[in-house]
Amino acid sequence: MRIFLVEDTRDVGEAIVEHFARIGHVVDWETDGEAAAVTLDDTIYDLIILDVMLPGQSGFSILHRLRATGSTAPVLMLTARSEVEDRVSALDIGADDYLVKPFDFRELEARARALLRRRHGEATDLLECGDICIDRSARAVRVGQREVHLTRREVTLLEILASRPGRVFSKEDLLDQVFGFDEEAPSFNAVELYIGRLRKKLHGARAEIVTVRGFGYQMVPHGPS
Amino acid sequence: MRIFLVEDTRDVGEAIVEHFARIGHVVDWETDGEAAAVTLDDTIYDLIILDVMLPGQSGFSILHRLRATGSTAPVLMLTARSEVEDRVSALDIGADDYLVKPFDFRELEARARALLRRRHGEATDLLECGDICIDRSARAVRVGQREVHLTRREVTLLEILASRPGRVFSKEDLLDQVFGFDEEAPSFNAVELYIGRLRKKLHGARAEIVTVRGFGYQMVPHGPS
DNA sequence: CCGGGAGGAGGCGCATCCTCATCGTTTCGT
DNA sequence: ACGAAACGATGAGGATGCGCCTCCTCCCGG
Repeated sequence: MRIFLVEDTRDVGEAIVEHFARIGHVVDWETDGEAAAVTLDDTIYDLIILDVMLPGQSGFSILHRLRATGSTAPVLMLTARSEVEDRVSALDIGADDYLVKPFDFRELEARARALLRRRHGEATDLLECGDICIDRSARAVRVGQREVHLTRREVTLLEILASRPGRVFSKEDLLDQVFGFDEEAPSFNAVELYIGRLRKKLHGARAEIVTVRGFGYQMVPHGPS
Repeated sequence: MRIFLVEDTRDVGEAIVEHFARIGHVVDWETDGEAAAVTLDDTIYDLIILDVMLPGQSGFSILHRLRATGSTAPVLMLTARSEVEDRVSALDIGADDYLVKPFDFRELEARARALLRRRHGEATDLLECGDICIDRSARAVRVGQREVHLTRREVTLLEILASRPGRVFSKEDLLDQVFGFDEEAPSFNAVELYIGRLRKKLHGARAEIVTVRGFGYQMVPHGPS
């Protein structure tokens, strides 16, 4: 992991660098606030450890600038002052944690671990078939770049078909999945109706709903032509 | 946001519940360690605040069990002991932060905010969508330069919607997040009502709440027009 | 005692759903 | 090869569920 340390006290800085190096991290160390801000403009780190009192620019100011540019990198502040107001404002500007000097090294290490561990990306659940793209969480469907408005049943049906392209679903399967079993299900004709609407709305896409006469329907993606 | 509090001291518990309720969060409060562990087995929270000293089961033990089941929910430990060893081991078991009693309420609130924020991958307390700007710590909302007065529930609802623009939230989702599960929740009608009020108050903003019939609501930012 | 927030009741209007009826198409039997 | 029957596509229109809005009540804090 890449760690960026901004700390003007020599002893403390050296100790931290050495400590993290020993457990396998890469630490870039900067002593000047101004220079640190510049480095942060174009380098991405997994963790930033920031002293508040600095020559050039305060830690608060660096943090502020960092967040203003949209960075979400975890930041751990080091502060000598222990007043509640300072600590609160550090957290509110966007620090993820802070530590009051003097601190125990084991504690710094533990907190750093907690922050590094916490990095996790968010999985998007997109379902794609040909150039049809279904965003399940937004209940939105796109064909290429074009947004297509689908109703609830339409999306549900498309979702089922697109989840297993090539697989043939009987009308009964589809009815069962779109409506519950218990419910008084509508006629097969309803399925045909929705298939029709979907075909119309998805016209021109690089995938289509193919009728398998006597069996049901299937999604078939294909190249442009 | 949904918060789970495990704390056996009556005064402290009541104070925390009330405090967070005032700023629009839902707090479920449990005094017994054993019971808390059971609740956590099948309920998901945005934040868990955990006292170390508890009847039934210690906070450490609850945390351990929680992490063993794969939960990544943010956990804030409350401890009377301030020895470094304890604090370090709390963090290593998987706590995200801790606070030593007695603590300042503003600090608890700030730390809780930081954890809740981080859970959603955001770095700042400012939440923006189109030209709507929500200051979570101040519970204030601006549209462009104009200050808009929103009630507690309104802010909470807007916060949820704006935190994931484009994502569709069902009325049930929204009810669950604004109120707890166990509480006697109001009807879906309430959600529609608040949506209506929000729309009125946010009129003219470069983002709007769109109805996705049959599914729920979503925030959609858009350019001026 | 008053003002504002919360939320229930119920009516209105429309998008969505589904049935019915009709028309086109494929697949057979002869 | 021809016609009939089964199957699927499509269009029209009625029913209704869903969402929105307008009162109105209750409750809490000042």
